[in-house]
Amino acid sequence: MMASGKPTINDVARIAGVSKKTVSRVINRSPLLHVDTRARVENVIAEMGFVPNPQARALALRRNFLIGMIHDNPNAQTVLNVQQGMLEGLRDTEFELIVRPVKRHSPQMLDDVRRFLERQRPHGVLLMPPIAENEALAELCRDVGCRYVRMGSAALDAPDRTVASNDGEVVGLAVAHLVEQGHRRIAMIAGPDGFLSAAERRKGFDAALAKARITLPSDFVAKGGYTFESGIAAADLLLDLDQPPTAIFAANDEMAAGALHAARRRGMNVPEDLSLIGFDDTGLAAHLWPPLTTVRWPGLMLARLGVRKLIADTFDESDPDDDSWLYESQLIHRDSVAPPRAR
Amino acid sequence: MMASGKPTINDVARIAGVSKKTVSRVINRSPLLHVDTRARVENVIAEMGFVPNPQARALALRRNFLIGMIHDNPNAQTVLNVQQGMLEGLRDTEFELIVRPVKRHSPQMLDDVRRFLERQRPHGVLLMPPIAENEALAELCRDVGCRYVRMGSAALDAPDRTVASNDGEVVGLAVAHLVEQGHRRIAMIAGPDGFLSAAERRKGFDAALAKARITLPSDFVAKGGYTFESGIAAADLLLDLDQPPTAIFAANDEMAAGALHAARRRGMNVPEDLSLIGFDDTGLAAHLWPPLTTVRWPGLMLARLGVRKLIADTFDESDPDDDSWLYESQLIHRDSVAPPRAR
DNA sequence: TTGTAGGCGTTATCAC
DNA sequence: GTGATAACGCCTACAA
Repeated sequence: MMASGKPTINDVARIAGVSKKTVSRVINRSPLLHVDTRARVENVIAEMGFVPNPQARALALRRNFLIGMIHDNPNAQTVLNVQQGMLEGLRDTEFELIVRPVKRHSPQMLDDVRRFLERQRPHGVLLMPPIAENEALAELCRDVGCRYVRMGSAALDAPDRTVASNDGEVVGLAVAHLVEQGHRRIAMIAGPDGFLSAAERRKGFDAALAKARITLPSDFVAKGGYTFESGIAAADLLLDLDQPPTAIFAANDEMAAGALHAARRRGMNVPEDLSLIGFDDTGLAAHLWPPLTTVRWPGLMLARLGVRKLIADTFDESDPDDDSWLYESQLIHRDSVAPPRAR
Repeated sequence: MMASGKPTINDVARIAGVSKKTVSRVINRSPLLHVDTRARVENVIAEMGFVPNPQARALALRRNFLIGMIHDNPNAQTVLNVQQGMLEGLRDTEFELIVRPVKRHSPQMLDDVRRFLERQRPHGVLLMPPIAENEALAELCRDVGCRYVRMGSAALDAPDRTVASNDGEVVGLAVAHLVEQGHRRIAMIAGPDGFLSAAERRKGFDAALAKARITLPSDFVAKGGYTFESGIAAADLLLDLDQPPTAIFAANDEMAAGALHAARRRGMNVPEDLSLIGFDDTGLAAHLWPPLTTVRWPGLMLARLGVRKLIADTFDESDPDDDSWLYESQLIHRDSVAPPRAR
């Protein structure tokens, strides 16, 4: 009767003179349908402005039209960047974004996520780094039958469940840039243990030094925790060395900002007294003084690709990008790198 | 039979030896229920690990267990801050957070939101500034029968639909701080027209100067667009004056960062040559050099309070904070303010 | 205080 | 190809 409220599938069926099921078939693009019937029903749908009720579909299908974002990333800019990419990928679809932060170290983390997945039954979830590296979490998703895609700094899973960047290679480019500028004493502020991104960036760093035939004492790599404060501490360590570095590569921008802070605090100028390269390019980098040369992590593009994979089965034609999973990070040149001061 | 899958309300009813409706009453905390019955049913629920299916409830109640965040705020840090506050307010409830960015200037913005609200039927939405100031949007929410709370820099609506900060007053404190340090030539980089936050901060600035009996030429207020770049431009304008200011208050941190950038570019040191105060304290401020003295906007607290208001009716006891709607911004002292250089 | 019948709007089953 | 009929799991009448 639709006297009040939106038209339902029943209204459409009645007016089009067909059964509910036929309307349902039109909505769901069933292939076995007479073209005329389809056209007629589609007309009625358009005329009435009928929109299927997501709640009813969710109940019947036992699956919601929601895409979840599961993350434990401490960097706000990174998180929002990914979120924006997801929203772009979801634009003009029937899907909505639902955000679910988790506590990486909580013993109930897996239980929390399981409850979330079983209750909300999202259509799929995107796992952000670093929690994406958690095998148990991926297994849980498979277990409850929830689609997932993992984001990482290298492939973590099957291609249709992976989107990744090539961190190692690009760090190589960054180091090569420093070498070209004449730096030999190049230090690194590494990320924390147990993070794939940290390991990949470290590997790229080591490989690049080896390629440039540079051998440095082991204390030229200081470990940080991906935080501003840990960047200060690590940089202090490095700059206190008898033979301090002339350039520092930090495994993320927060730590690079910390290094900048540490340098200024002891009266050093960047890039005159110390060159600096960060990683992420999450907004902070461009707003520091001097603007930070850094590697741009393609989180937005990765996220967009990731959600497209998650909802690929709802499209008629498969996306040409379906089997690709890699986006290149790239070196962004700003003003924190210069040749080392002649001594 | 629940052989597979989770137990349903039917299973609980059968095992507890009551009707579905009685179980439903227990779930929904109906007051007219025998204590014994309730206890018995609650035991069975606990034993079976029964959790009501949100999709079914959504269909029956015509309302989802989702809290929406509607925003068009350009500042990533601010957005994430609010998001975190919302998640804290939602923690351990049955509600989930759903994110909905909108395009402020798009002519279809209202249609987009209407479609979103009518389709997803969220339990309620939090409107972030600046879109929260849009009267048509609030009216739309009322129209489709969706709860909402507006965040602002001053009260925008009825108390149960408002959470706000006292920007004006705190800006007064910030200016007073500069005056105490001996500054007389105090400029402002104001926010863009049409933003309540910009207007409030500007009012606070003017009032504070008046109170200190300081009269300044009108070009001591430069208008910015809340962006880093606009901060640079505005600061350049101010610093090019014949009698440039010795201190600048910027209506947000992004513009303050831009001002810092502009100052450094012309070889000025902060705070020695120029004192600087920002507004927001969204992470950027503490990581700049020098760490920025700024006003902390209590977005996280406001958001937390906001969602509690949205879901207040699902609790037994009303929150004691129910009728409060104000959180105080506060001045955070860091290192970007010093007495003016003697001339 | 509790139970029965029916509905929320969609999809699945299985005939025709 | 198409259409009755029964789920999906919960809630709101209304009755008892």
